Amino acid sequence: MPEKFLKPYDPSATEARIYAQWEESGLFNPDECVKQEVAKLDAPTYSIVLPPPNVTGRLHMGHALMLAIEDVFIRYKRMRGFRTLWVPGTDHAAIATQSVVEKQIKKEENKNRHDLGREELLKRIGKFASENHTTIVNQVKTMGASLDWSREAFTLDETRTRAVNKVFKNMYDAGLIYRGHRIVNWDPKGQTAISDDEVTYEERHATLYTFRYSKDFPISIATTRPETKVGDVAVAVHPDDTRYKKFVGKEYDAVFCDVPVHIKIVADKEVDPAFGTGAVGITPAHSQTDWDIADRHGLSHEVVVINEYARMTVDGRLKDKKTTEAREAVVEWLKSEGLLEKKEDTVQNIATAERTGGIIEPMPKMQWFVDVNKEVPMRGKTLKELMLEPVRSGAIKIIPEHFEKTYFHWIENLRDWCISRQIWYGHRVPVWYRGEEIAVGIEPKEAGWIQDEDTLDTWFSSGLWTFSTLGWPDETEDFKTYHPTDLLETGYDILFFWIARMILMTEFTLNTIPFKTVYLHGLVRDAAGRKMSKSLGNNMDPLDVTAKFGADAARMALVVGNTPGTDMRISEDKVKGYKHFANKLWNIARFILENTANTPQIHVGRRTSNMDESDVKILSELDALTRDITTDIEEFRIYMAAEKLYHYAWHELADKILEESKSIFAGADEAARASRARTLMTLLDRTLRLLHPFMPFVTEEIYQSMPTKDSKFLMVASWPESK
RNA sequence: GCGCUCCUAGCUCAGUUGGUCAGAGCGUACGCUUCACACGCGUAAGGUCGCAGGUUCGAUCCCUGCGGAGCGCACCA
Repeated sequence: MPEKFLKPYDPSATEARIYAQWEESGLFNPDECVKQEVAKLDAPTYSIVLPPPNVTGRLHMGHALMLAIEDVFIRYKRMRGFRTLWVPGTDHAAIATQSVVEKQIKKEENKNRHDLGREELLKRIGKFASENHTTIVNQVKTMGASLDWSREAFTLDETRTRAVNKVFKNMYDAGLIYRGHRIVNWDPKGQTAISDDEVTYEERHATLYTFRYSKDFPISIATTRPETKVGDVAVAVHPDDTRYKKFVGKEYDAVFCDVPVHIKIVADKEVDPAFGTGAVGITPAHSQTDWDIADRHGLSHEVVVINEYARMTVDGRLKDKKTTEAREAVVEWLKSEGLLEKKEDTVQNIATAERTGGIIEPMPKMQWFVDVNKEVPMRGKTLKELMLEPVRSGAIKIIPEHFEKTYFHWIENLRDWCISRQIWYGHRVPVWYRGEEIAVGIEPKEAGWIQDEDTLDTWFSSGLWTFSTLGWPDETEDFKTYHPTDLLETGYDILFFWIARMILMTEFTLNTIPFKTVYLHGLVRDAAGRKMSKSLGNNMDPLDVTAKFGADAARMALVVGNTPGTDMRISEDKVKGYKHFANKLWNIARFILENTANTPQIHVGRRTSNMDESDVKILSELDALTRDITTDIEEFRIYMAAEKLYHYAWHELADKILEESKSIFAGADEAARASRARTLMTLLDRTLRLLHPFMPFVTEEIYQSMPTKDSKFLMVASWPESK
């Protein structure tokens, strides 16, 4: 028996060494598997693209969970002989990354992006991104993830940029991308427009003020934002509201807080007669709802009263004031004029930018949009419908299934997607202008063309990820072989951001699905059930956890009992438990190797007629377990497969079978001894194979000392077939 | 407002198409220097499966209502 078994299992001494051996073997690459004849040239394929971690920082436990789950499926399929490809990559994460670097520069040098200029800022961000990339890759490797590093991609690299420009052009030519002056979610802090999905709502207390524009104005209105009323063009009431019916259609002039306003009374069914006074002041330029109402009644959108820095643009006492200051000033003015009628506390949802925390200021801007309601040429369907269809038909299966309803619900409420951003880090909008001329997709060779200043929403490039990583737009072998991918595994929190966009982009571009199954994992929370965050200081660094307990332990702790779509809690205690389990396996191996060392000619798994009755039973139970585990993995119940294996190894194999073997080995019955020795060797060999996808390191390390070893690495050994 | 999920042992959670499913891990208590392992071994305590109805021969699992927790869209101006 090898000497290493005389000491307790030491993951830190083992894992890095084994990963290096795997990497060196080249067997993470399916082409190499074929070359080395561990996979057949015509074997079926299995592919996953890694959801690219953002280069904003280091990995967190959520990433560790993602890596653990995906590696389970990848290793399982690889052992089953599939040509298995797992493509690594990272995401430039435009806004997220730029805002982190900008904050850092502001803090350290007290400079903003304009002080540095576009070129210098991009240089700084590039450096930051590349440093994080190095850290991330190391963290990923530490987790044991068997990714094919020879195919690594970056959302902002040359190939991916070509894909972005090509898709942009195709969508533009199809009339699905348009440039329009529309109301957008403007983030004054990040100085950019953002999409509806990047807005998060926070509940805050506010004051609802009831007042009139002037003494002669016939109707009182209520609002939490009096300062916007200088931009009003109408008052809307419900068509059936008898209180106001007689005013509908009339127009009034007033001077509101030094600003002349012209107000028309309109009737609109969107107005809730029960709220406030039942009359709404309409500010088309600074509210999406008001913009829509204005559209319906032919009112102007042009009265803009707030600028990009959330300051007032009107003349008079409000000029240049921040909106919050202007609010107070308006209230003061209302009081002094005797126009304020009521002041009450209310709770409202305030829109904030998820990346910068800035309070969203809706305002009209010229931006690029993807039209989700326009028919796609040659398809006879809108992008919305193309997103719905594959999920509805079952071509794409979402696990857990109930997220399909959430997905449908989101699509129903979907508006056009604002894809241009006024930040510098990211894919520059591939549009060039020369006077009235416009060129899309490729930069014209002649002089005088100027490229659009804006960049694209980071999710535009992520949406192409399943095929851009495989070399598209080139007709590569990889693309032909591995697309559509088999599994997309990610957190449910980016179902809309990412999964929906991938379906949209792939359906439009390739007329096919990006993946067959979506496996959604939940959030990883701390032991108290709180979200892990920097501000709470309850972050767990996967590197610390693996250093302390080993990657195998971390993986098991993350996988066992973690049902898809459900948040989980993790604590060091849980991880510690699986470190003990790795050691338990080590000792099981030691016992078996020790007790079978002198048994000649072990034919693993081969049943002979002189096999002991008890061994026949044990082996048939092992077959049942093998079937069970295989089915569980095939049906995506890896949380259960992992738990069953843990239970089997510890409480069946160790507690019962090994214990009862002691007396057999101490006995005089030589046939029984030989029979049991063969059986134990079979059990160990089989257990290692079944556990390998979950705990790759310790199983590989033991396998390397197994007399039953029939492959260079357990990683490419065959998955046990049950009889 | 529309929609989704959850409420099972002290804690965290399983329970895969209704019938040995009342479970696991951790924790707790007591006892073990047993020659694979103290990163261990053995034994034990314990829950009317949120509440109330219904369907069924039979429900933790299906239906309805109620209560509590969380989440996603939309949004009240």
